[in-house]
Amino acid sequence: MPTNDDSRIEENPTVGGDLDVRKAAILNAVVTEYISSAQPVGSQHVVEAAGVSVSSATVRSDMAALERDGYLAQPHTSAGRIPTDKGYRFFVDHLAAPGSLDPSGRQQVRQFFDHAHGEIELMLERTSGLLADLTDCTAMVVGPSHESAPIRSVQLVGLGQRLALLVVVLADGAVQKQSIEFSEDVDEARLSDAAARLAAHSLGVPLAQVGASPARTGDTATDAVVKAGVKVLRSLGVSDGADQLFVGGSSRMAAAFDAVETVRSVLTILEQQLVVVTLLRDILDTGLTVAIGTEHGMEPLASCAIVVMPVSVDGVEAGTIGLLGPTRMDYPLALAAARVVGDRLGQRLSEAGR
Amino acid sequence: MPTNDDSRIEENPTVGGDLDVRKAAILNAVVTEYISSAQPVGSQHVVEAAGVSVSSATVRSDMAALERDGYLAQPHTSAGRIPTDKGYRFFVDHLAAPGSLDPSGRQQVRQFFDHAHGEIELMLERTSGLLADLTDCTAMVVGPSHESAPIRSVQLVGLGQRLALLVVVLADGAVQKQSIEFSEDVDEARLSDAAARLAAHSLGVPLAQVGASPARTGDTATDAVVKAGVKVLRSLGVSDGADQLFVGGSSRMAAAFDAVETVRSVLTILEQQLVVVTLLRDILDTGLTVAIGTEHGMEPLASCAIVVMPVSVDGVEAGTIGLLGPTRMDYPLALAAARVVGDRLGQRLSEAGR
DNA sequence: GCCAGCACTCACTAGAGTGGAGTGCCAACG
DNA sequence: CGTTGGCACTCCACTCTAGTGAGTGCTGGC
Repeated sequence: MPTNDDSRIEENPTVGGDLDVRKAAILNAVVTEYISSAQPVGSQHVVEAAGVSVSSATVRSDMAALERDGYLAQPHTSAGRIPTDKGYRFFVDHLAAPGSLDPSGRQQVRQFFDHAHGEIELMLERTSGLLADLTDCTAMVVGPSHESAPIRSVQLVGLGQRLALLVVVLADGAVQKQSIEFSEDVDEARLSDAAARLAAHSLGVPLAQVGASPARTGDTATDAVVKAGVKVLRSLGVSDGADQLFVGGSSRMAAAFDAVETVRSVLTILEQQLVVVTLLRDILDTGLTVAIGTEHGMEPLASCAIVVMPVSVDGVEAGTIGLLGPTRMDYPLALAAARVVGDRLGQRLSEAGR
Repeated sequence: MPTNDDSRIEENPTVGGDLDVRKAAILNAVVTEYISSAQPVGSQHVVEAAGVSVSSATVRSDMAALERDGYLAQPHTSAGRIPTDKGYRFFVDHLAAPGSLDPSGRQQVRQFFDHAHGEIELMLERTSGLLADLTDCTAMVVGPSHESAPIRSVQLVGLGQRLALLVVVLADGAVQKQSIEFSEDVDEARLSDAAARLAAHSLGVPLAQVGASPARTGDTATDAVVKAGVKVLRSLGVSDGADQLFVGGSSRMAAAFDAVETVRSVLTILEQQLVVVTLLRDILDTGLTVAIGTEHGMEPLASCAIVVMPVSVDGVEAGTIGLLGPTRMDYPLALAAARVVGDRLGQRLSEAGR
């Protein structure tokens, strides 16, 4: 009796090592159907929709098994099934066809990046709008961290007799600024002298690594200015971390849920920049691309799923794209959009930083 | 028979020239009650709540009159009355006691502005959060326009061989930047030479008034850089207008309405910066402080009211504060909060610009 | 292992009945 | 004449009662 791989696969073929092909197909049908209809899916619908050529009774017994194993759930007896988080998880891991943008979407992306130029923050902001349009989800774009970008220019611009603006340009094109108030008047000459010394002290070094003690000049007043400048530079290096978040299409959350309370709590989360940035980072750190339901430990987002995509510039991870939608979001579309936009954004940023 | 003013007032005293005192008191009671309960108000409640010492039957007949005159409306026969937009309008114009922040709110404002420092955008962003916290409304803060602020500094920082960043500092502390790509390599010396010429050409002049044709240098390559710089400067002057909008507490809109569709449409509006900024400007231009319901012609906001407050810096109007809530928002509180925060913000900005 | 058939469950809807908050009207009163 | 107590009426909100239908689980036969 020949025991080659083929025969063994035919004997008991599985998908993802867990479900036999029919169960997988049924799960697929339920998830797909539920994503598009938002209604519990009954066995009859599965028979009609999927490529399953068995009777509804058989589907029912399989669905019962899928429920036992935690892939499906019933809102109440005698209702259809809806996927559980585990069901969605299996779907994105093993079933979802690698989606792609429709031509009009691709067109939109192309146009967008052809016309993108100028200020980076503005571009990121608009990117979040683009993503929201493409996917009908709320989009989050985290700007590149400037942690490692060396300082290219330091300037002190006098705004008043005791007030100056410290302007720092980093190699990646980011500009940081902070006003400094001095305890006594400082004239232009002293400002530019101090700026030059600040530059000598910090040029070519990332903000976070600016040394605490600059060389003395001998002139007490100038030293004071330089000292204040260094202090501000170092403070910029610390606060810098997680600031740049752009959220687009938050109104889509209102369209996704019909419980106004859910909408409120999700919006509340979205207002907290730090929370969102940390959340996206955490998800990426656990090695996920999609976090479904409670997989991230954030209760108010229990009925949401998040798709994350790192944006890499010249091979280095430099930003993050996130898509937030209900757990019954269109995963293939969201993944495709995030990938395409992420890639193009990375290219764009790399051109700008060259 | 003596006919002095007193007697005439006693004969037919009115409020705002339109309603006799009792009707005004009843309207006041209905509005106040409805604002706090969100339920239609019946005649019995009015008798209990207001300082009206007449029977409910009398109140009823007055309410019927108020309805005839368009101040009140009935969701259906045999329900209590709710204020119409006209009713709210009369309330804010003639009835609302000039509200004030509670001590804890005042404390919050004081603390906030004592600790505010540094980057102006960050401060405005946080101000919107503060306002939202104080009023439970969605807050909009429009940053000062930089139209008239003269240029204090122009700098070109090289980021790559053909890429530079133009950084402009204005007298009010605003920083504008834009990357410029050259068609051929430009070395550092040429960049700083061009920057110096750009500065000579534009320093002390607002962005919008930068001349089109800088003086030639003789060096073609430098001229090209200067020309590109001037072009960018002038483009910054144009696009500059309406960019700086900060929206805080948009989740409060979800708490204010129970129809998810309303929430969605309001959020959609809030996502359009230009629309919001124009809206606030329009309201101010028509001389209003409060726009109720359809008074601004913006349909999706028909069930909202907007409180606007100009922020003036040294007597010049420099920004705008807006509060968005349901028409049954707490007007006295919103007005008080907007006024207090607007004043403090103005002071703060004026210190920074001195 | 698959499937037709059957009994059962349960959300959803419609209709009837009820309680209560609120109104409008009216006749009487100071 | 304005005010008031009384009264009939309205209509929402709630409950209760079927009735309906989509969907299930089970069973016995192929």
